[in-house]
Amino acid sequence: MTEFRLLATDGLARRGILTTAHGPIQTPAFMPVGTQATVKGMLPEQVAATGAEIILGNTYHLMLRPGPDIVAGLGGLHHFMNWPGPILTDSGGFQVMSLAGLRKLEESGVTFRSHLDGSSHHLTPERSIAIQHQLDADITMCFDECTPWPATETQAALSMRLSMRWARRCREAFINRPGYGLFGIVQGSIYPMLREESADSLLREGFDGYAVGGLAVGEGQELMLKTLDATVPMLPTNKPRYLMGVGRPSDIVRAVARGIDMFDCVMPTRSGRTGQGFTRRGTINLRNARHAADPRPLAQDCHCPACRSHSRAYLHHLFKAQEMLGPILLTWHNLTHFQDLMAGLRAAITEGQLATFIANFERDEGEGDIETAPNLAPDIAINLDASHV
RNA sequence: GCGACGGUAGCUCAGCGGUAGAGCCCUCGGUUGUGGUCCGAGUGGUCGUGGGUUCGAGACCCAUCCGUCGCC
Repeated sequence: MTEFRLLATDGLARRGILTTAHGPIQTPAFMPVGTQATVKGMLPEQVAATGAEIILGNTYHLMLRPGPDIVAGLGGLHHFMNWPGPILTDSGGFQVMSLAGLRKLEESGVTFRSHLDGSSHHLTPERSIAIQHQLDADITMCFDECTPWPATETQAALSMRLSMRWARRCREAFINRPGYGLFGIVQGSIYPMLREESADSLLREGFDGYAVGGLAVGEGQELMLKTLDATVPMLPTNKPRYLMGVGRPSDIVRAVARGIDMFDCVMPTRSGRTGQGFTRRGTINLRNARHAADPRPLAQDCHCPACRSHSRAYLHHLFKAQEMLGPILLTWHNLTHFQDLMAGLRAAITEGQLATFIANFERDEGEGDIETAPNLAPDIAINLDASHV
């Protein structure tokens, strides 16, 4: 059992605390993705310094390498990777979709052909839960099928009902311990009737939290938000709600306004590795030639090391030269940016100012990046140059 | 000096009689429970130079320049 306490609400948005065996999580929360027992390019203490309180691991990837026995033998995922805080593990359900070409789906479970060595691995609801126990996940996710997009209503219903049968098996296989929770996952694609049926089905079993899965898979933000509008009200108010795999800052802000408490997404980390930086005014591609001589920091008001100590020109150079410090610095910045956004959302909900916060957020994003250094006085420009030589 | 091989996009090269191509680079776009990926679009060439043969030459012939290697 994990414990969830609501501290404040503002409209449908909620401010809460989720307490786990390895510590509390302030919600709404963004969880950086650390698939292979690492948030790529970041030391655990650096991840924590960005404000993250919980990270993700992945059952499928850790099952293949290094294997659950090795992780368990080294004291679980927390000890293995030296992340003392809470960890949520994805069950492998996303890989049922993303690795569709490498697996066979049956009622009992899914047989994967390893992308590493071609070996065969049968993942069932029971085995996924057992592995997540071995990993010592604070939050275990039900093994499901992330329904691909697009899906007809018939396909979505078959997929969702399979996930619901699996959810029951996960519930039975999960060993209840204080501070450890099991989350169910609502499926049903974009069809409100199926989402309702799925939520009902999960509520009968009873979970420590409820995830909304199968979104942000190509349907677009408008359909995703419509689906949330139809789904979130069917979930209990006294348990956390987790929108899986989402998203961009604007997705997160709008989902928080609809009552979502938890998010995870590869966006800040993957984008950080490929040169896309997030700012209040939208994204900036640091590989673009226009940054080659720009002395300004990526974001003027950001407190991360990339913005405090380095110019856009330097970050641009690192990416063009394929130096590893580029992805490290930009991942650091992006994670900081996402965590700052979450802190802002939490404060706004507490103060009952979410509408104002969102209005400001959308105004800033609408302005876009400023193309050239804005009317710097010569002496200020020189100072900026000097600080980056 | 002689001989062989080579000179086609910024780079590495394919094309050897019929509308000049690929990969990389470069300029951009995409990436939503992560295979450090991957996908997509675009810029870019008087085919070393000068003649010739041919309806048509990057390709065949002659000359010439440059490069690499080998031999005197």
